[in-house]
Amino acid sequence: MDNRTIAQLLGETADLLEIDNGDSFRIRSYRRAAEAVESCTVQLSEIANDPKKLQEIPGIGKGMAANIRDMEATGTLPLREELLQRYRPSMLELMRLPGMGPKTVALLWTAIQVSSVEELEAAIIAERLDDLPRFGKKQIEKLRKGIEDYKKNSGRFPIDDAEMAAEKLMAYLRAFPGLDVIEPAGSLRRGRETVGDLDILVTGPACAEDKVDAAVEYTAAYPPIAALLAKGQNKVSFRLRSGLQVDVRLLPEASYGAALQYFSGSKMHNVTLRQRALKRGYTLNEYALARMDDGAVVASRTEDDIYAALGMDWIPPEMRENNGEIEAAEAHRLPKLIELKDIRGDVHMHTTTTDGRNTIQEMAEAAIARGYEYMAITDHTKNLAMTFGLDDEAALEHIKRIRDAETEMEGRIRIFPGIEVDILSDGALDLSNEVLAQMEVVIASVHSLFNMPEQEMTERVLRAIENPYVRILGHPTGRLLLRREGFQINLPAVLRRAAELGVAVEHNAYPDRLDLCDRDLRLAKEMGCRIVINTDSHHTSHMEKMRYGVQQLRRAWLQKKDVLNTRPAGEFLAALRARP
DNA sequence: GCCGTTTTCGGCCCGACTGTTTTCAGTCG
Repeated sequence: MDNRTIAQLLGETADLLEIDNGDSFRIRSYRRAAEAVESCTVQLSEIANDPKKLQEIPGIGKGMAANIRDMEATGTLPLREELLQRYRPSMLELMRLPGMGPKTVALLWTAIQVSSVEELEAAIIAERLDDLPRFGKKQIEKLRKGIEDYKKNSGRFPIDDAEMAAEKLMAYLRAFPGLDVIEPAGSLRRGRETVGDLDILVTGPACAEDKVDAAVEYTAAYPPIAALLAKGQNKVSFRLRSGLQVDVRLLPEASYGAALQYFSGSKMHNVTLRQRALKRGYTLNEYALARMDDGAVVASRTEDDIYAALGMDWIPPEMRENNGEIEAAEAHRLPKLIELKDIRGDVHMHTTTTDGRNTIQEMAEAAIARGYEYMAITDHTKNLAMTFGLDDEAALEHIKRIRDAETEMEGRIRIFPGIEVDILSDGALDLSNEVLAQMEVVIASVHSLFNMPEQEMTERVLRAIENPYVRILGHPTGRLLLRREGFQINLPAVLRRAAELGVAVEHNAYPDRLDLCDRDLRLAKEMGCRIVINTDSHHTSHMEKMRYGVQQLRRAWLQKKDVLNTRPAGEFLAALRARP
């Protein structure tokens, strides 16, 4: 059983306990355990029978260790099964509706035996809700709309979509006089690869208590709003036509730092931080860090002030997941995370020779504009026929074009000849070793492998990286291909072998999909893999997206030294060639 | 159910918004 499934079962048990009106602290424990498991890089299935190891994970105690063992052994959890005798699995889905929490789900079940979204919809139409306590006209209408929305869209949005929506909204807000600081908080600021909803923080003179109403009205009048969800003194919530939910908070200037800290999250980071505050005799909220006894404000202007008052270094938003960053910040031992400016080259690019949209020269100019010292042109091979991929002969001609282009650049940038070679369905590569030997950067990619059982897929990839000319494993999770059914790979096994062979794994910051999530990257680092970050650019504008990929590296606590293409050109090539 | 310079018991984060319950419970982040 994989960690994700274990986390899901624990989370569902927490939901069921809530419906059952269980002990709130016990519920919290289950949630905390679910989150701990979700972000854990160790495969729990491997240590399920080692309670001592399990209990080393924060949030996992004696009881949870036993639960995890049971889940591995039986595929489920005794407590969950017991609760499902009394309740229905469909209630978990019902809880996903906006405004629908455990109390309401329990009420619907005991009063009128409604346990699913479908049944609720039918009950609304049949007007069976009207006599229930707390169900007025507005509440019922809200549920009806909630069901409609739920059917249309559920799930999270890729970070670049969310950011585009955020930028449009922020431009609108900037036009209102007196809104000086407008910034995204929440998971967008933390750089999660997907964003559930958008948190926009606004402050300035127009947010003063006696003036804020006008700014609130202006925000609520944002034209793309599809549905206004809430409008209060300092918060406007709405849903955009795309389905993305947005919360705009208008807050007093004096508490800007406290608000930014508070709304950046993550939730678990904040909970732990507030516990730390309490121990020191402080209370922390979105307005200030204040003394418990007399309420005197200790810090509120900047995030720096707040962390410092709690005896910590400022923590980069990407790290705020309650994964040990608080302890590290207290010990003044936070790692210095990699930054965008550390990246010296992008070594995965396509050109008009295959399916790119720009020439080698245009890509080179764009790379120079980004401050890169080197790049590699890595067009496709013939197996990808629709991309006009290269065969042996064409690949050799392309090398010459790349060399010529480098000469044309007159030393302004190094351009390495490379190739993104396809792994064929039997695990062989579709270019001869004689030609591969002439390439500086050989990326073996999984384009053609899909609709294959996990075991087989994994074997093909393992065979491909045994080829001594392969330097980089491209698209290691095949996420670009997830739209196709059935791309499943045993990532730990592949990463382990890549580390042994000295084959680097590539993290692509591709415009609409990031190849490796933070957890994958942590796993790669722990296994000793060498990591390269690229953009797989088919167009000069794609290179702009590198920062999303860097954010994932930061979320995985990676430093400059952990990523190969932070090194100067010569060192980078030497490192790529080196085999352990 | 977890956790411990409050360590094996007794705690466990905080406030805003909504709807409808004239004083607050439920939900959300």
